[in-house]
Amino acid sequence: MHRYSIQDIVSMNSVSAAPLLLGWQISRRAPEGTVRLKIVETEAYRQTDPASHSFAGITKRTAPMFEAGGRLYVYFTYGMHYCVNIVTGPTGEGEAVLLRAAEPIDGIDIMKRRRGIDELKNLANGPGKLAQCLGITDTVLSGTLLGVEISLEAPTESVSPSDISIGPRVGIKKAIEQPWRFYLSGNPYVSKPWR
DNA sequence: CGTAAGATGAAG
DNA sequence: TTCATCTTACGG
Repeated sequence: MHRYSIQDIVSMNSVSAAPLLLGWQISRRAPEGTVRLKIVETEAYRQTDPASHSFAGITKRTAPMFEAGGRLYVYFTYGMHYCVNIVTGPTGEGEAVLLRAAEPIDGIDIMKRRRGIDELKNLANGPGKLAQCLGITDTVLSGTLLGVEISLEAPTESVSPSDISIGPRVGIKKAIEQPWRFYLSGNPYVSKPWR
């Protein structure tokens, strides 16, 4: 079975990249220690997609989505939450993969402290929660390259297509018919397993 | 300028 | 189901 490098994946369009990012680990070092989580749920957003921030074209906020794949796109929403995306595709295409949920691996005490809760399964089972676990409390990392503050590491065990469930995206009102949400079947850290 | 909506989360 | 909370984008 072929294994893709992270460069391979982020150069693809977001719909192709989103399922391939499942099982990858996202990490961040901090003075207090390193946190690491396994990505278990993703969603693809594309420029031609009415539900995407890039649909209206380049703005100050969405500019990173139009960069070459391999950067972060971080946005603020609902007056209180930050969400993390991996930008994909070539320069000029407004594409990104939203990281919706992850399984805590390392630095669990740090993440519990950042989240203010104790239950493992509620630590990062949602995009805002995932950002909190990574210590993201503003948008300064938006547009930065992977591998600087935030890094991705290859899956420790391979993910096969049969492990992946596909469905409609969460929390949007436009283009809900697009099956661009991907998650690991049966994984307890997925945000909304039933959809 | 004024304002409505939003890729959410937590509590009731 | 409701509400907290505020940036962004768009209309005037």
